This record gives sequence, C-alpha cells and structure tokens, in this order.
Amino acid sequence: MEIPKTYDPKITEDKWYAHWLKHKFFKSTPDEREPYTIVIPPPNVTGVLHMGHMLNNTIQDVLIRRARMQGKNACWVPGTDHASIATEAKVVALLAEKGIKKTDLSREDFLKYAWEWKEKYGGIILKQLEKLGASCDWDRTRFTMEKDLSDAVIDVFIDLHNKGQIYRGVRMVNWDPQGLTAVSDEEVIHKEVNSKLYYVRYKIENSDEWITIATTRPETILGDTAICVHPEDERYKHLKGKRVIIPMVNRSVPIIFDTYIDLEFGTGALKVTPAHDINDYNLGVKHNLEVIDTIAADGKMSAAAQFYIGEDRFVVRKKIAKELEEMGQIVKIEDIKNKVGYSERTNAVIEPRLSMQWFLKMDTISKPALENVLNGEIKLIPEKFVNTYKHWMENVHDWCISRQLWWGQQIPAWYDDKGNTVVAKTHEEALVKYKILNPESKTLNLKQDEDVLDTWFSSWLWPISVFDGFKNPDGKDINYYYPTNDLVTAPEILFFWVARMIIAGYEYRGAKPFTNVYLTGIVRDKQGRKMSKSLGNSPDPIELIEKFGADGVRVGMLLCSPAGNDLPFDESMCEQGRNFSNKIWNAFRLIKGWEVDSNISQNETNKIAIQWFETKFDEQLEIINDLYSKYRMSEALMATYKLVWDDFCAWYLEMIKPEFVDGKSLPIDKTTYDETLVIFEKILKVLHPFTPFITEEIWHLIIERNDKDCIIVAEWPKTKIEDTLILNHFEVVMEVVSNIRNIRKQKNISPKEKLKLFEKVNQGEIIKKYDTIIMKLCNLSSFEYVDKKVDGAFSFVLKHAEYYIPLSQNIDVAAESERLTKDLDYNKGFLRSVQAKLANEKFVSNAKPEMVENEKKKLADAESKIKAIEEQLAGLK
RNA sequence: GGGAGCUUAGCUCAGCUGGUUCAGAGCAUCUGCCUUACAAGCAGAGGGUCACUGGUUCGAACCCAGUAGUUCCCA
Repeated sequence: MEIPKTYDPKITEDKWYAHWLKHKFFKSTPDEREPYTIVIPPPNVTGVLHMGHMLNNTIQDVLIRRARMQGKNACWVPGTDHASIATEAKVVALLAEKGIKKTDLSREDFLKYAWEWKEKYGGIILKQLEKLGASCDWDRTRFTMEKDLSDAVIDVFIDLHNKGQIYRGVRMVNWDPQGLTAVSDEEVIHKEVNSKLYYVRYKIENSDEWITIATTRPETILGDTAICVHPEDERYKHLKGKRVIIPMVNRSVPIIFDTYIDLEFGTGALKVTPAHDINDYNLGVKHNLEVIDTIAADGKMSAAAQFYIGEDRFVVRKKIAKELEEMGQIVKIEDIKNKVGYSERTNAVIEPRLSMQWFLKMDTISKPALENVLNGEIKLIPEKFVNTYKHWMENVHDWCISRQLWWGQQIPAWYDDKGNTVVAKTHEEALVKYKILNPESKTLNLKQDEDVLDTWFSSWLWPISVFDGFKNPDGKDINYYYPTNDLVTAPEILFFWVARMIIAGYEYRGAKPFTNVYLTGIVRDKQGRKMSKSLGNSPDPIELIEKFGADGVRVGMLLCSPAGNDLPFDESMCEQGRNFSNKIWNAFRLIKGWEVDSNISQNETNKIAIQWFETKFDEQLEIINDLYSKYRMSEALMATYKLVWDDFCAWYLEMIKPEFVDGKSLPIDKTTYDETLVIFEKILKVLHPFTPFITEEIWHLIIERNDKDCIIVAEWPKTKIEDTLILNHFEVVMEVVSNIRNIRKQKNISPKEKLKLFEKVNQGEIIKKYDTIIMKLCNLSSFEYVDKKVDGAFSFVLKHAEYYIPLSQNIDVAAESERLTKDLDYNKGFLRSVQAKLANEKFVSNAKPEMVENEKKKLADAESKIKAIEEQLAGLK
C-alpha cells in the first residue's frame, strides 16, 4: 500500500471524532479516580465560532486531553448562554424583517419566536467546536435558560432577597436608549471623542448680572434645577442667596455652593441637572433639588422638557445651541476631547437615567472572593491580573441586575396595584405571602415584575448549576466535580463573570468554584485591532480548519499565545502548524516503509542511538510537564515541537535509518525496529493533546489495534532518568557533525562524497563509542585517531581535540589562515577578559568561590585551545 | 485625573533569586541542495549599544530612580 506523501486531514478528522463519540471516550461519570474538571465559558447561543473561541477551546481541550491521559477522570462540561440582550436584539431584528414589531406582540408570543430561533440556531457554535476536536462530554450540555438552571436563578434571587442582599430602588443607571434597558457599569465602554464645550450665560434674577457655565450637553439645560459654584470661589461669593433664570424655560433656580466643584474646569460654575448626570444627581440629593426628567427612555425629549418634544437628544443639542446663540446667551464654544459611555451590546450612547431597578448589594458578599484570590487559594494566570482584580473588588458597586427585556428569567417579584411587593417563586406562593403581609387586602391578583434578570445573574451560577448543585445540593455530581480545576477565559470578562462566579461559589457552596483561572489573550489582527465580526477582520475558523486541518490550526493558535498576552493572529501560524503535521506524517511514512529482518542483530550505532534518545526524551518530557504545570502552553508546545522535529526526526531517525545500497534500502534489525515503535508511540502520546487527529490516525496505522485501543485514552508517558552522561557526550558528537557539515558546505563537497576523518585528542580520555554514529551522519569512509596533526588537511578545533579532513582539492592557505586567525583572535579576547576578571582582587574576594573556580577552568580551556590553533597556523606555513 | 503592566533580532516571545568576552528560540530573510520519509523538506549563514539617562555592585537585559513610548483597568 502506497502511503501518500502529504498528510490529508480531511479524511481523518471526521472519522476519528465520530469514533471517539461512538466509544464514549469524552464521557465522564463519578468514580474512584481523581476528577479533573473544566466548565466551558458558555458561548452566546447567538454566536458563531470566532478566533477567540478557537484559542480558548483549544487550550481547554489540550488540558483536558492531557489530564485524561494522565489517568484522571476528565470532565469538560459544554453549554451555551442565553445572552438576553444580544439574543433579544437578534430576534427583534429578525421579526422586523418579517414586518413584525416587538411592541405588537405579547410577551408569550415573543418568547415563542425567541425559543424557535434558539432551537434553530442555538446549536451551531457547539457543532463547530466538534470540528476543532473539542472533547466535551456532550451528554452534559447545558443551557443557562433551561428549566433547571432557570429554577436555580430564581431560587438564588429569592434567597438573596430574603437575606436582605437584594433591594429595589430608584437609582441612576446606565440606560441604553436603543436596547431600552438598563445595563451594568461593566457593560459601558468609555471612548474618547471630540466634543464641543458650550459656554452659556444665565441671567441672575432681579439683576443685570450674568453667570457663565460650561457644558457639553446643552440639551439638558431644560432640566436644570440649580447652578453650583465652589464656596471658596472669589468670583461667585457675592451670589449667595441669589437665583438664576434658566434660558428658554425661564425657570428660576437657586445658586448652591458645594466643594464638589472643580475650580479649574470651565468657568468654575456648573449647571445641575439631577435627572441626567450621576454627579448632578448626587448633588441634587444632597441639596434637595427638584428632578426634572427631560429625556425619555428612547433618548427623545419628553413632555417635561417643554421644547422639541419627541426629537432625539443629539438633534436637539444642535438646535438648542443655535437657539441660545440667537438669544445671545452663548459666550463661546470650545473643541474638547471627553469620554463618552457606549453600550457594549448596541453601541448606543449611554444615557444616565433615573429608574426603578433591582440591585444586589456587593459589599459583604464579595469579601471571600477577594480574600481567596489574594491568599492564593484561587490562582489567576498570569499573576498580573491579581492587581486589577483587587482594585475592582475593593471598589465594587452594587450590581444592577434587572433588565427591561423579555428574553431571560423573569424577576419573581409581585406587585399589587398600590405597589406593595412580595418576592416568591409562583403566583400562588406570592399570594400566600402577600396575605400574611397585608391581611386586610382583598387583592387576588398580583402582577409579576415585567423585567428579566441580567444574563450574568445566571452564568455566575454556572460551575454549580451544571452539576445540579442547587436542585440537588448533596448530589453525586456536585460533590465529585466541584470545585472544578481550571477555568480558561478572556480577561475582558474577569469581572462580569469570573469574579461573580467566585462570589457565588463561596455564597452557595462555601468553596471556590475553580482553582486556576487561565486568562487568554485577545486575538488581534496584524494591525493590532481586535478581531470582530463588525470589522470583518476575523478569518472564518471553519475555513481555516478546512485549509490547514484542525491539528494545524490548533498548533498555529498555540504557537503564539502566552497567557494574558494578546495574540496577533496571522494565517502563517496555521501554515506552520500544518507543516508540523506533515512532518509527523512523514516520520510515520519512513518507519512504516522499513523492511524488518529478524535474522540480523542490532548494531552498536542503533543501540547507542536508542539509549541516547530515551534519555533525551525523558529529559524533555520533564521540561514539558513542568511547563504544563505552570500553564505555559506555548512553551510546552514549542518544547514538544523541537523534541519531535529536531531530536526525533533530525537526529534519531537519521542515526538508525538503514543505508541505501544499489538503489535499495537495507532491512532494519527487529530489535531496533520494535524499540523505535515504542519510542514513536511515546512521541505520539506527547503530541496528542496538541494534535489529536493525526496522532490517533497514526496510532492505528502503525500497528494493528482494536477499536477501543485509542491514543485518546492511552497513558501519558512516565520518565525515569538514570544517567545523563550520554546527553553530554552527544553535545560533543553534534558539535563534530555540525563542523564537518560546515566544511562540506564551505568547500562545496557533495553530501554523497565520502570523507576521511582524523582526530587528535588533547584532553581527557578517548571515547570511541560514538564514532560509528559520526561516520554515518557525516558520510565518512574512515575515522582514525592520531598523535600528530595531519598536514594538508582542513581542520577544526574543539575544546578537547583537533579534527582533520584530508581533501583531494588544494588547500587555500590564505583563506584557511584567515579563518584560523579569526578564531584565534576571538579566543585571545576571551582569555583576556577571563584574566582581567581573575586579576581583579575585588572579584576574587567577593564572588562566590564556585564562580571563581569556574573562571579558572575557563582560563585553562582557553589557553589549551589557543595553543592548538597556534600550532595549526604554524603548520600552514 | 488615579492605578497597573509592558518596551530584548524584521515578527512573536524566553531569559528563574544579577555571574560562561553585551544574550536565546520559533517564524521570516539570504545562500546552496528536487541527497528515494518529508521542497509543507534538508544543510548552512546573516541579523540585537536588551527603549533612553543616571545610580547601586567586583560584575546589570535582570536591582533602584527618572524620562519617553505603549497597552490595559478605574473615575
């Protein structure tokens, strides 16, 4: 059977994924083994796979596959998030295309459409993860809005309300006028924009005097209820007790004095609009000011504004500015840069707005979450995020958890027509509670709160709820899998999600939800822009997989992704990954192609090669294991890459490769062949977490195996290093080989031409053990030891010996002498620096003794090498 | 405005508690090879005043201070 020259992922990937599923290798149920658990950061149901998911899930899959091979009970729980605002926006848009307005539908009808939509498109992203090779336990797939998880959310709301941690109140919230909902502080993105600062003068009542204020938002003038100045400000001290007239609306409002005012900004006088600015609101509360809400929920002027009713606030801004100018009340207009908040979901400019919302108190509940990150009980990787985390947790605000949407868990609060409130799971329970609280009331019908809970109010329970920890708090699953081990996610949602999961973990399980949080970087394009659908700069991951294979893409993503650092993505990374797959494939082709002869005995070369590689493998695997334990995924991959490409392919296979005689490969002895298979299997195992598909394919091609004997469940190799001396010896062997190759290259000698080599040992004992290896790798016809230097030969000098290669062609004395002189100069310079160091008394007396010893040894080595080179130079003449 | 981090080869990054003439890797680049596993390959080469300035030290990419640039977080 002819094995194709290049590896074709297309014919293997779907085959093996189906095979793994069929034999339930991803499945996990509690048993006596140690669990290793990861819960997936549930992607939005609306989502399609983007590069961020690719990176994220590749890392999770590498971790889970390695743990599985290490004999742990590996469990990776998948699922999706209902993403209330994002999904609702999609459904609204889809209905709009059909000419249906949300406002024309009942809540029930709208939700019916939404569920239909979810059933149709909600699974796409999980299907895409399969292409990547994600070994999730799909039987455990959860959805944040499914029955059990929704129940958990409602129960938690009721519980926290009973504990007095949840309250309802009128507060200034971040209002998204497009999504028509409140959003949390974390969902507001502040961007610097070019704005105009309008200087507007207001007339002092019963006076000819004017006072000038500066504002970026003249449209809010209609809602002004005071002017504020600093009590120490000499410019305004005389205005105590005076009032001013608000232009256009001609309202008389007081001048108030407060140290909040920044004397330097603008004119030092501030217009106060309690309804439309958080700081003004606070001033209003303090000074008992009237609140006039002039901007409606949709961002248009309300009736209270009296002017421009129904027109958008930004249009009105220009109109008012013009009108004020005509009235002669604009003093000047400056161009400035300021920060404006935008909604993360709809990109609308956020409007500070007073509204009735539900809040979760964060001060006490967040305490354990801060402590246990600071004391290392939960580790953030990389560590630098601990600072950011600490800062946030120490300044945390109450969490606005209500959203004016329909898609999500409806808030279990019930009202009578007077606004009395009870919190309960069902209408019946609510009525019972209500009767107790209001015994004289005859009300039989309570109205449930229209709003739903913030999406994060369900995903913060994820690590508990996926194991039914609320439904069944002492269940087998939750007791076995919780706390989970690793969480892999993006730093952007450290507060949205990670911090809150930790809070919920301590509140509801009295224990952390996970031990390690691996924060991946953000995938960017070459210009450093974040990859996003709106920019259109993100490659389609599925197309990438088709082009380079899932293994290639996995390797490509991981090659350049140190934890927490951004990942400037470039397709060429995946190309490198694909090339690596091909390299592995060809190693397999080579081994598989050998003819085995059980009658010939193993030669010394092969025996030593095996000895060396086994030691090398163990040494490298220990390094790789260590890198994994530090979550240095890129480096673990690079170490694996070099072990396979350099040590195994370039050195080991070249050493044992049977020679070609008369156009035919000689057979290989059985011992070497069998041992090579064992080695190759170990190589495949170490590769498997990174490149699951090709390793499974080769695993089954290299020898006959049954369906259940798969590499996905093979045992991770163990190491036992007995003697590393052979590794040191090989350093010298490789140096010799590289020097000889260099001479070939320089002298333009064909690799086919056989050469003679002479060695003159100057220092230490003569080790002949490796001679046959050098002969094979360098294509030598002979290798002899001599006492004197060989005349008329090319040469090179190592620390312990001189090497000579006689050549048929004439030696270019001048060139040779130049090369040797250069070498000599370098060594002399080196010697001088060492001598200088040793001559420095302060060095000798202050440095560590072993340091000084080391310098002395360097001195001796350098001296002997200089002597050897000088002799050679003399010999040339 | 407050805080944190980063700045090492063309690119992406290593360099642990300071000690092999001021440094490593992968990719990219250049040169030569279609040498029967692999041109998605092989063999070789070039490339860095470790952001800048000063300090501590026998010795600094590493420690300290300042400057510049850059990223992120919070307001």
